[in-house]
Amino acid sequence: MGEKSLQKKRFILETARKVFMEKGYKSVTMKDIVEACEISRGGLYLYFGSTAEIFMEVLRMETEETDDVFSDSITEDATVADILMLFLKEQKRELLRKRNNLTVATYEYYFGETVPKKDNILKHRFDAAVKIIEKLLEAGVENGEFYCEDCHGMARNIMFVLEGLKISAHTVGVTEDMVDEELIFILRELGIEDE
Amino acid sequence: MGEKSLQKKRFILETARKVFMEKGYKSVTMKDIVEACEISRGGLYLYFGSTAEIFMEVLRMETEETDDVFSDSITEDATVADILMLFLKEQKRELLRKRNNLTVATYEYYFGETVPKKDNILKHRFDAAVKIIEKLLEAGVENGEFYCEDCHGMARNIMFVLEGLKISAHTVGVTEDMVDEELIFILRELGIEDE
Amino acid sequence: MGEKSLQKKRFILETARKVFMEKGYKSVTMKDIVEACEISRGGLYLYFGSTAEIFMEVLRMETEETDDVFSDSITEDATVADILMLFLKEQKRELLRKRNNLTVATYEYYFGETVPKKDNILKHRFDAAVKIIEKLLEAGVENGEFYCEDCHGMARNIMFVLEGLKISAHTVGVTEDMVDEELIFILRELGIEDE
Amino acid sequence: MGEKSLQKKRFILETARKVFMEKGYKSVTMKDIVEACEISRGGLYLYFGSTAEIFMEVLRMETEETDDVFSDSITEDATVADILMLFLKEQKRELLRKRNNLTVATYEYYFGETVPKKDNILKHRFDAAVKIIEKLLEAGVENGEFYCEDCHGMARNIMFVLEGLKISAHTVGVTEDMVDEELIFILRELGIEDE
DNA sequence: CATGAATGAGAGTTCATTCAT
DNA sequence: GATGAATGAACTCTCATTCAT
Repeated sequence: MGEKSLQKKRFILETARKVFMEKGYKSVTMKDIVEACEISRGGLYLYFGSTAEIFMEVLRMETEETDDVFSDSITEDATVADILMLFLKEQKRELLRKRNNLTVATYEYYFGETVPKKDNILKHRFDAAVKIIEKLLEAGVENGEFYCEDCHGMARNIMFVLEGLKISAHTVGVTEDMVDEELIFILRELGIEDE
Repeated sequence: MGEKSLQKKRFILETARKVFMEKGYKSVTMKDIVEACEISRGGLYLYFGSTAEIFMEVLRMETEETDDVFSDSITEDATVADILMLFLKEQKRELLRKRNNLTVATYEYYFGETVPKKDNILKHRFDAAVKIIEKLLEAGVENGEFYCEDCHGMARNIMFVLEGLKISAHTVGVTEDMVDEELIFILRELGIEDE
Repeated sequence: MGEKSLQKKRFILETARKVFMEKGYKSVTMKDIVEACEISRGGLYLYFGSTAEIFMEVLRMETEETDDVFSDSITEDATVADILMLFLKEQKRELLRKRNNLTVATYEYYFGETVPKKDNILKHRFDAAVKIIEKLLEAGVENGEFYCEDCHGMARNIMFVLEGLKISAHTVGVTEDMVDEELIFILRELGIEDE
Repeated sequence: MGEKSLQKKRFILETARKVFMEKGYKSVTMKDIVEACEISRGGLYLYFGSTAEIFMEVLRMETEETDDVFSDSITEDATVADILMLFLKEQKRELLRKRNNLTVATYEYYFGETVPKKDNILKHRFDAAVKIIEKLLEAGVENGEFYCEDCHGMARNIMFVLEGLKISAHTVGVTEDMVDEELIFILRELGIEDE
């Protein structure tokens, strides 16, 4: 595949991403993507064979970018608590953004496909996040910023709460206040009183 | 609609329930339900106009039954910690049951429909569960079984963790060990050491 | 068929008539009539086997009633011109009444069915009307109220114009002014200047 | 849509036209047209979304062609009476042609749809015809071929009579004799004795 | 007589996928 | 590579008609 083809592939993925954000995963048809991309029906099939294939690639793209953002915030010069707060605020922002959000599509995708554990990007993301938070907590405990008996347990707990908030945001609905209360609860357990 | 019709309606709902457990919500067609029920195409439309309508009713049925189970366990003669453990074990059992489980269908349904808050059965369930756990925690604190500063916050935290585990079970996958670790973490925060 | 059945039959016909006025002939289903009558599906089939059958009967009823109205106006004590004017005014009223009008249904019915000439109620009505007008014109000519060389031709001409206006009312639309102009044209040919 | 598509579109319209002539408008389904065209179900939807859309286009085609015929006969070298006779004979031919005739379909279409006056092709046709006849009559009066006091009224009268004959042809039925009698009556009013 | 549940045929419509150009 | 016309399968939904009660 030439340079030009690669460019087109990327264009399709970026356009499809918007479609998935708009309509979730299951409702999106090849036709939707063809129309959004303004290419021919046959043209799309030259690059991708199904919406599943497209979505998988979109998710891969997404993950690469997100990872970058993650490391960015960590390499910054700040106290451990600051970094944790930054991370939680970013999560909150994501949570409350109803549109422009691949959450629903991602869930719908994983509901349907039985993805082998190895290739499960979501799993990788989750585990990576737990690890980072754990490191953060340990660092915080070390320099006396936090109190935390079982940092690994706490890190996982935080991630599951965030996961719970994320899904709730798209089912029962969550307000900013609800998210704040939850985050404050977590921080208090770490011995941090929110500003 | 006579007695006989009511029976048939219930039969359809029960059959549809199995279909939703098998295939989720979005992929289920009226045809699927017709075939599962072994009735005629038009016959189904006599009772329900769409899969959305059917699913809503299935969920209502489900909720009524669940509520009963809930109250049953509470009226039993047991220590507060016992009841809490019972509840968490039930949740764990549900979590790990991949099949025979309406979770995925329910999520898929709520992703698509914008249900008014008042009619949001999921919301009712969640809020009810939080309230019950809160009461339980307060009772436990009162008689010295638990330690817990902010019972309301803790109750909500527990529910979000469970919600997070539930969705994770259908995306990244959770093992029994993972659930156990999480529950133990929670109990330890309440000052209970698991057996 | 007992007295009670006859009453029910008449009730169905009267209700069906309203339905036909509302929706024309072709779009009306047995279901529509069943629902309008608020009787059972099977019940309707005890009396009528199809919408065609029902419509035919409705038309028969209609014709009997109309005939009565016709003779009424003629037995009245009035000048010939008065009677003609009365007839034309009645026709105009009918023409402009968009709702409460079986015209469309009747046309639709006759378009589809190939009714044997003998049973063609519409044909009977038309011929009867021509004859009456002809008689009227002859009477008018006799006593010097009109001028008219070929009364039979004129009578037919009037009826075709009315027929043309009637169909136009439901296709291109006619205003009251248009009808008036047309009627005045006819009357002028008869040597009558409208008031 | 390329040249080839245009050709296919025309092919569909011409085929559909035959179907409409055969079965009227209301009874024609997309399936009927698909089968007549011997194309696939989805193929038809590529070009038209409903029978209404197809019929409208058929009517447009029809109108363009008819207009041409009209002007042709007028630009010919003939006396005014000749042209009028030609027009009436053409109308008569149309009237008596039971098959190969869009009349019924057109009426059925206009019964159902509420076409805005501006777009009402039938209205345009009618008004155009009235105007042409009027001009013809005026020309005939000018050179002494006819007698006619109110040319506009007479033109409209002629058109309504033709309209009346047309609808009657499909309801009560008209024979050639009946049409002839009617036309002779009209001509006699213009002071023309038919051959 | 009357009911209304049940059936199944049939119309509408949308898409994934192919293929000649 | 790219196009977009074409196909056919699959789904939704509505009714005429029957039949056990």
